[in-house]
Amino acid sequence: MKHVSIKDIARELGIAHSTVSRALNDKYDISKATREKVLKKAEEMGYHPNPMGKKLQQSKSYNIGIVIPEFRNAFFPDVILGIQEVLLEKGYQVLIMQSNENADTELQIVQNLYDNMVDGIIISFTEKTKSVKFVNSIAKAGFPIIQFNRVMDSIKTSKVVFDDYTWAMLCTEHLINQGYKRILHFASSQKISLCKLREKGFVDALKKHNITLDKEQIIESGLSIEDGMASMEKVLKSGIKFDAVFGVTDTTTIGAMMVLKKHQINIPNDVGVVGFSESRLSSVIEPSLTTVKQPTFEMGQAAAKLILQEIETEIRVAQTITLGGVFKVKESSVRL
Amino acid sequence: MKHVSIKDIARELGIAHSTVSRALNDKYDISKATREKVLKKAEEMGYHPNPMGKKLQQSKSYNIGIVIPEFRNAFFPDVILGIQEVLLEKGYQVLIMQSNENADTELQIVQNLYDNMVDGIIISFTEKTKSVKFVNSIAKAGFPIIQFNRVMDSIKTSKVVFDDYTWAMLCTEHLINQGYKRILHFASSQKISLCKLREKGFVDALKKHNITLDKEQIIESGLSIEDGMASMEKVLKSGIKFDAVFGVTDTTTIGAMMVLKKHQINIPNDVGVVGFSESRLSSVIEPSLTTVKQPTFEMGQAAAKLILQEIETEIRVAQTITLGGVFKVKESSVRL
DNA sequence: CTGAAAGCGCTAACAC
DNA sequence: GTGTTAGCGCTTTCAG
Repeated sequence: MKHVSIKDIARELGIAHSTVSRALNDKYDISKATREKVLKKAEEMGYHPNPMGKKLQQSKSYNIGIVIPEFRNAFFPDVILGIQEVLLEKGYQVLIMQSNENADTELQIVQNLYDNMVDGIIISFTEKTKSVKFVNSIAKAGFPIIQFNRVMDSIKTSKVVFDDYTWAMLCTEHLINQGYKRILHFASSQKISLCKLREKGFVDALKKHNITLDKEQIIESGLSIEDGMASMEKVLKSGIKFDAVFGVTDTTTIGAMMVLKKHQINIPNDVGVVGFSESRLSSVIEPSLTTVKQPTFEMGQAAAKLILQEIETEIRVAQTITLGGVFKVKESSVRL
Repeated sequence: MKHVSIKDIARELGIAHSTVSRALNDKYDISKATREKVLKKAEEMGYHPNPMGKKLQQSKSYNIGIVIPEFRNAFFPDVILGIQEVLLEKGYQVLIMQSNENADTELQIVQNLYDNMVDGIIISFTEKTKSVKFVNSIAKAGFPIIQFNRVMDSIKTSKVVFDDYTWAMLCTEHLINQGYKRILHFASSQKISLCKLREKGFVDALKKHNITLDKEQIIESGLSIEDGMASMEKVLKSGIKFDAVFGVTDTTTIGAMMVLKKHQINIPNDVGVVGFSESRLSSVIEPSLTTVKQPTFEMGQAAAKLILQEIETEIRVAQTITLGGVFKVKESSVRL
């Protein structure tokens, strides 16, 4: 039941194990004849390389850590699919860790991955992440880190992001064009550039159309359904006037919708709603939610390619790849 | 920028590296004095053990493979959370692979994990998995495999499952008690025992209440929203009479609901609906869906504990752990 | 073109 | 209680 090793093949063939190694790796310094012989024998004996040997020797783990805040929404799983598609192909394995939107857990995970000698880390930060000292220090030391989606401007690494500003503007303008007059924005942490950019897109869209904006129109909410619900309850209680909502993300927005529906406020006639970052919920909820579909899979692929590049070269250029999406007009934002 | 090794500490301290190893691992054959000295020095030098060394030495990867069909629904991610909670604690890392409901991919993944020398595999099978020869052979050879959720009776390993039969019966009886007369069951592959058991629960509940069952009441569907939609369209076209639906899983059921709604059929007044395996969609859809909440996290914990037990001992007993859930009555099954 | 030997970082068996 | 030595499986000089 023992795994057959390179030495077993060598013994069997009466040659040196280094020769076997060369043959298996198809190095130049090998005759066609012996190579064939070795390959055949390896096949015959059911040889499978023991990755641990190679890893130790090269002090490279062929493991990439992925750190995400959650994976209950389809967004991150979809990105991971893209990451894996690229990385598995190249012989890397992927360690998926989730911080559960907890900054301490996140730090712990990153340290743990680093200590376990992953070859690089692909990360999307928590809503609440504050200190990025550790990540910053290893990144500065040249350790391959790629940020995606929820990125930190204060960390200088390559990033893959969505063009949040432009598309948030588009969302807002869509509501304006549909005749909605007073639009609220359900925002989230300004630490995350994605949130900041979507808010800026919202603000600038209003500005562009010469619509005045009161402070109270921007609601500090969060990223979960529950956050959206709580915020909308507060808004209704406070008596703020509005006839449309643009939410920072689908979940927040759906939470808000659920509360509106509970209060018998008609969507889209009384209040128009637009979300961001298409989730499956957006087509199940009624009315279906106008939103922006992000290229999740492509985002993953891009991040994976970036990290491969960093691992395989010494180059650290901190480039940012910005992706666009698809605007999906559904029922929630078009008056009947 | 080199990582400090056990030898570096030894050199620094003028002792043997094996002594350092002993100290670090807190073995008995070590004096308190040297141990402290080593620990202090290690701390000081910023020593972090290189896992690769240990792994090679013990020819153990401390990696566990998890194979799941998909992770776009929250179900599997939740299970994984439970698995990780147990395994990370014990120093194992987890390789999450998804087969995308594709049997070939699944086989490839399992082989790849096996070749990469994971210490064990926790698996939930595809809807379409047919040949399980490979899994069967390694399991028989003593390689640690735990099946969960979608398990195969033909493979003799330990399993963690939900008590599908009992709870499916409960779901069906709930509909009967609500006065629904002709209940359809949207079923899926009989290869997966979970589907078979839910169907059996449905059948036996009717039997128990002396309700006749026509073949046409059991609809061969699938596990996705799209499957549910397609099947319901077919049902409506065929003119089969019914006033209730019990779906094998929430997604299938929600697909069916969406089609019913499209055809202006009122839920729950015209047709009562019950799903299975609570998803977040079930509370977002309108009317909210009566369903069974499964203990996903606990399922993961249980599977992880089982595999640890197999890895750390030579015992292979093929036990089955069966978990219960919570019945969630919502709007879809209670006439107004 | 091939073999011998060293070494990656660690643990463990065996001396002393 | 500590040091010496060997070896896990592999790649990579360095000779020849």
